[in-house]
Amino acid sequence: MNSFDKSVNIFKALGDNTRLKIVNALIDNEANVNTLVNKLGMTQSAISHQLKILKLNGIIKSERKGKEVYYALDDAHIETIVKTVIEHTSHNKHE
Amino acid sequence: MNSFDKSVNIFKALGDNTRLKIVNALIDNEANVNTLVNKLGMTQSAISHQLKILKLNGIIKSERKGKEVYYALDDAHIETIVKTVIEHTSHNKHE
DNA sequence: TGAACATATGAATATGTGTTCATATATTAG
DNA sequence: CTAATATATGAACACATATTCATATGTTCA
Repeated sequence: MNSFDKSVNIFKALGDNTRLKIVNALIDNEANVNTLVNKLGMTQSAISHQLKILKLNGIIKSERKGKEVYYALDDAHIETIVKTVIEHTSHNKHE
Repeated sequence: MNSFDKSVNIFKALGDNTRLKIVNALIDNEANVNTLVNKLGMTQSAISHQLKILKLNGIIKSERKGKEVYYALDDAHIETIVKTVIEHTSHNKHE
């Protein structure tokens, strides 16, 4: 997969309410699945499915610690990207 | 709409092959619809529909010049965002 | 005004996708 | 090994969405 197609997939992965919330939550700290379930108030299944998509696209990584699996951003670049966009939308004239 | 929701929409808007190609083409120069149609090799209708989505999300702006309508990036921030992601995917270990 | 050109748009369709439900897998404690 | 806990996953369904087709709107020029 070339760089352009990977970029489309990254944007696509971040372009979902649930997934961007997950990524946003992981900017501050790593977290296990149950923590994310409680923080987002969604079912465990829904969160797991979305975590998988984020991981497949190289946005997050996972590490098992005993019974729990902890997720974290895969790369500091992701934080830059997300923060750039959120900053962009913060002081914006548009709508 | 709050900053977070706007961010989701920006990612969603950029997370499509056709739309990211359009945005990519507009990084270098503004362009009218027909130029984009030829450059992307898609129907005029398809391009127009996607241009509308990009515009609604504040990613591009338009200006009519005679019979033609020229599109350009709405904001330099967009270029930064897209370039950051493309750069991220360029030198990446993932997959 | 009418023809030609450029762009926009609504409806329809096909495909993609997020969530739920049920269940499987993995790990630890007893 | 068994029960309990944590997470993953496949199937199904409902909903979103990208493209096509037909047609409308807008602009210029004769």
